[in-house]
Amino acid sequence: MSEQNDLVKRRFEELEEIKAHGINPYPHRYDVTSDSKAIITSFTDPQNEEETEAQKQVTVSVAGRIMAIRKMGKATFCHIKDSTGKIQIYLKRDDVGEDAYGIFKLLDIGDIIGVKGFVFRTKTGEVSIHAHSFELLCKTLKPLPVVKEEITETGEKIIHDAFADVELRYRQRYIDLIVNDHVKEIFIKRTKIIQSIKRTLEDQKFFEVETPTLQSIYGGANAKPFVTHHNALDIDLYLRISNELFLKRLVVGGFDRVYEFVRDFRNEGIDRTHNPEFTQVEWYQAYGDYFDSMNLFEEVVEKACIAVNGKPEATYSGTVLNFSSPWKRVRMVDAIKEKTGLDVTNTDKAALIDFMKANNYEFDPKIAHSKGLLIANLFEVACEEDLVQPTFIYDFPIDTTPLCKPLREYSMQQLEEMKKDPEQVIYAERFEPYAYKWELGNSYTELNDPVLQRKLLEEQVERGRGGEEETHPLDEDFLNAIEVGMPPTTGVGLGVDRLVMLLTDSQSIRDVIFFPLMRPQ
RNA sequence: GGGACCGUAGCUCAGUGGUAGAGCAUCUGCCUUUUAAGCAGAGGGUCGGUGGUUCGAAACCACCCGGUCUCACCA
Repeated sequence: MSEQNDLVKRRFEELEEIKAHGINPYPHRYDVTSDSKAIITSFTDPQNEEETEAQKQVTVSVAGRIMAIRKMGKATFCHIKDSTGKIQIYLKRDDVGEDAYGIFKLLDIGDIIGVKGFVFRTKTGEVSIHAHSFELLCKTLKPLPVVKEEITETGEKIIHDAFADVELRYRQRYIDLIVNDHVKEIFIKRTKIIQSIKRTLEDQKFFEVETPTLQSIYGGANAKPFVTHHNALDIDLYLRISNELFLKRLVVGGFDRVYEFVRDFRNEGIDRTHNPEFTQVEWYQAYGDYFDSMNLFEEVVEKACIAVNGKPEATYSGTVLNFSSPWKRVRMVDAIKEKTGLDVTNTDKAALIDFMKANNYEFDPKIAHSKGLLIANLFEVACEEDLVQPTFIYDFPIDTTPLCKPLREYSMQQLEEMKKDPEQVIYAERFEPYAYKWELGNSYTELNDPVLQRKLLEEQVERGRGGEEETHPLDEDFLNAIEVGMPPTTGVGLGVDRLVMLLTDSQSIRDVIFFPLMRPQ
């Protein structure tokens, strides 16, 4: 049960005292007629006695949480906070009555009250409410961290004793939100970003859908899943690592433009940019290719940035990122050539490995069988760190994904010959958008050739049996859908949490997720 | 999983071997336009946990718990 320190004990005593006065400390409702922001922005100073008197006749009713109390004998100032901001309340014994004033003395920082009164400006210049009456709406039992704000003569706001313990902030986010204004701002921006993305997609006639979180076969990405169990069916199920294969089924079913915001779950490490559950938006557009997706991706992000920052620029860790379209577009092999000087298109695999070893570009020996994977690896270790301004990297080796179409420039015969030669790298119409060195998403001209699709997925399963981790089991029903026929299609996945981080200058993914995963205490 | 660092009052933090401190918050008194309100006084701690070293541990050592950063992992 709750620990009984002196502060809590005292509040229980106050609670009993309030009840003893016949007051319900937890009433059912309260009529709110205004809010702190509206009151402060709409206030105009009276020009004469008449106007002053007239203002006193107008009663407002507000409600909020007490954030500061300054008792001065028979009068008290306090600040209450509502969802729009803070406003000062001026409360005199002679106005509210001796009994009520006595009750007010039993209130604490954190308690929620309703106040009725008129608006005025104090001697020191703050627009405030002169209370006729107040009503206790919730007596609180736990003390709130005391955070004090000082406004300097230059108008700067200094926060004293900020509630800063990161662990406590994440574990008790409700307290974080109450006392740290900037935290609430970030989450308001998060929602605005999501709304903006939806608006951009809806304007382009994309249709919002919902697909399963619980899946009997996981796929669409390369990641370790969370496993759970369904009792009635007595089967193991997986929490989705991606919704890609289901959205494609819907395109097969005739939904030409679909999108879904989903929580994906990946059973992997936790760090500054990874949480086990995270949010992605994926959209699929029939009859388009990956260039269409680049265009739309730029538009989606630029508009989201404007929605929260008022301009297509965001400052992250002191670096100004310009999301104005068009973004830079660079082929992966060109990015490698520019950075390392190596033209991988006329380098054989052995020479590539030598080059990487000679230049200390690390790679996992398990990928050494594939020239394509080596190239993708070289790109990651050599080039990613330079991708600060928004950039599309495109044309990935096909070995990096089984779900993407090869480049259109290959003839069918050429492709057949290339497949036989391990020195030949087939490139696929895949791109990844980068900003501040992070992958912001992933996109393909989707593979809709059922024969090649089956072959690539079967190869992946084979590699899985060969010990390569994190490949997924063969999804026969998905292959069936592709055999039923999917129109030419392009699809995009966008990492919402990382985008929110970039647009709100947040240093950890935990700062943009209300309740990040923490080890239970 | 490796490495570095952190855990002291409700909150923010000082305290490096001699028995626990400050500011805010809380409580009492004064104060009817204050705003980090002020003035005077008071209470509040198993110093993350367990073991060890020592005459003596918040401090030193070991292990454990929780966290932060970082590396590894991560399409």
